[in-house]
Amino acid sequence: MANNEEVFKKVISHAKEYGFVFQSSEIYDGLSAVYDYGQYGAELKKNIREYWWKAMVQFNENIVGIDSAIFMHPTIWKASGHVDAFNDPLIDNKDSKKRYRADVLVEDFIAKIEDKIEKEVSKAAQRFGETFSREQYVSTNPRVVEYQTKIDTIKTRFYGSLEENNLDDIKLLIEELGIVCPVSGTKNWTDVRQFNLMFATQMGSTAEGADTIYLRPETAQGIFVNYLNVQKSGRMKIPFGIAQTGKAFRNEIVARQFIFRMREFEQMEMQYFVKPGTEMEWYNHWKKERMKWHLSLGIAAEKYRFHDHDKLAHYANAATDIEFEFPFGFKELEGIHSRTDFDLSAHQKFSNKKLQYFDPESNENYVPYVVETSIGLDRMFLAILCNSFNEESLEDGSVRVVLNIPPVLAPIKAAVMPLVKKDGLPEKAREIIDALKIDFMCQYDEKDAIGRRYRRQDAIGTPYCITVDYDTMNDNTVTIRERDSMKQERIAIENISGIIQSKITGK
RNA sequence: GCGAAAAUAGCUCAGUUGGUAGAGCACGACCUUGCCAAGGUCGGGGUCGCGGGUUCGAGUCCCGUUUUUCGCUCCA
Repeated sequence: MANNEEVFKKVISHAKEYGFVFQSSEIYDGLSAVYDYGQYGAELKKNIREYWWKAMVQFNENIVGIDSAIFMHPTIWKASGHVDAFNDPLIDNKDSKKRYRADVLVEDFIAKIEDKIEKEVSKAAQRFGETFSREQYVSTNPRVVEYQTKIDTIKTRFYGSLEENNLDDIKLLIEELGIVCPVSGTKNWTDVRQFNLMFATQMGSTAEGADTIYLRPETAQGIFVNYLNVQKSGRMKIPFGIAQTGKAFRNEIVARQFIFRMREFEQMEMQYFVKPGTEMEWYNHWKKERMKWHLSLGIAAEKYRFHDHDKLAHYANAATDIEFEFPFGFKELEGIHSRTDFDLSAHQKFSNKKLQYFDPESNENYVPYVVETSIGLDRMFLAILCNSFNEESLEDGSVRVVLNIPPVLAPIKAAVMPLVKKDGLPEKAREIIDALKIDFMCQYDEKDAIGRRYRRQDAIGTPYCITVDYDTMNDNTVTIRERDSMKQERIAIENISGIIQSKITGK
C-alpha cells in the first residue's frame, strides 16, 4: 500500500510536470479541491468525453444528447430532494472523531424519554387492568406529564433554533441536555455547523429582487425537466434515452485525492426512460453495456468490479457502482441506478404539469421509469492516467516513463520529427505534419537527439512518432515508431494517415 | 472537520550547532552528434508557501495560516 501511495504521488507530479492537471489558482496558494486541466489534460478529457458520447448517442439510435443550463429553477432542487436531504446541522465529537446530525442526536435523546413514558404506561396498564385509559393516564400522571413537558420544551427550542439558523443554541441545547457521544461517551463537542452541499448564488441584478439559485449538484435534473420536450420534438418512443455531459458542483465537506473528489466536476449521464415494470431488465442491460464500454479501452478486467448497493437512496429501487482500482483502492467510477418514477413524479407534483407519456403500443398513459448511468469524467480521466502511468525498466538498464494511454484517447496522436535539423529534413517534416494535422492532433519536434524526443512523446502518451530521415528525401518513406513496443516500421508518406487512423480505431 | 506528514528554481532534491541560497535535470541561444533521454560554451530563472515572533542575524527555532498527501469521517 505504501508503494501504491508512491505511485499515486508520481502520477500527480507527472500530471503537473507534463501539463495535464494544475492546481487551480496556484499562484494565489491554490483553491482547495479545485483543479485546472492543462494543454494535454484538456485534450485527454475531451477525447474521453467524445468516446463516451459516441458510444451512447451516436451508436444508439434511440438516445439523443442535450446540453442543459447549470442554473435551474430553485424549485427543481426541492422536487429532487436535494434541498431537504442535504441541509443537515452536523456536530462532531472531538474524542471519538465521529460526526452526527445534530437533529438525530436530539431526536434520539427525545426517544429515550419517550421510552421512559412507555415504561410508565405499561406498568400502569398492568396495574389498572381493563379500566386503564392511556389518554387519561398520560395527561394526569405527574411524572409522565413532566416527561412530556420536557419533550415539548426540547422540540420547541430545537426546531425554533433550527428555523432561525441559531446553531450556537443547538450546541448549547445538546450540552445542557448532557447528550454524550454513543462511541466515546464524552460531551466534548465541536460547534454545530450547517453543511449545504449545494453552492448558492444570486440571480437578478438588484439586491431586493434577487433570488437564491443553486449551481446544479447533478446534471440529471436538466434531463428530467426536459424529457417531454425531447420526447415530443424528437418523436421519441419508449424506451429511449437522453444523454448529457456537463459540470456539476458540490460543496463537499472533505474533498480530496487529487481530482477524484472535486468541488467542481464533470458528469457524463444518460437517463433511459422505460415502461414501469421493465426497469430491472434495462438496469441489467446497462450494467452490462457500461462495463463493456470500460473494457473496450483495453484496461484489464481485474481493475474493475461491480459494487451493488444494499442501502438504496431515496429515489432508487436498484443501484450498483462500477468501481475501478485506483492506487488508493477500489473506488466508484460510475453509478447505474434504477431511479423509478421518483424524479418525474416529483416534478409533476411540484410543477403541476403532467409528465406522462402516452404509449401507443399499450394505449396507456404513464410516468416512465428511469434507469440512469452516471460516470464522473474527471474520475475516468484519473483512472486512465493511473492505469497508463508506467516506469518501464528497459533491457539496457535505463528507465522509461511512459503513459500507455489507449491511442483513441491520447492527447497527441502523432509527433513528426526530422532526424536532423538540416539538409531539408525539417521542411519535409513540416510538409507531412501540415497534411496530418487536419485529421489528428500532432506535434512537431526537432530539438535534441531523436531518442530523447521519442521519450518526451512517451511521457505524454503519444502513440506514434513519424521520423523523416535521409531515405525520406529519396523515396518518400518515413519510419513510424510505436510507443508501447518502441518498434519502428518503414512506410510510405501517403499511407501515414490511413495507418494511424486504423491503429487508433483498432480497425 | 479531527489527527499525522510535507512545502526551497518548471521537475527531483541538498542546505551542517541559526551566519549573504546550491546541484542535477528541464528551459533559451549557438556549436557538435544523429534512431531510443542527459556532448560543449554561454544564458534566464528562487524575497526558501504566506503572516507574525525570538535573535545582532531565520530556509533552519517558535506560533498562526494556506495548500497537498495519508488515516478517521462524509459521499445523491
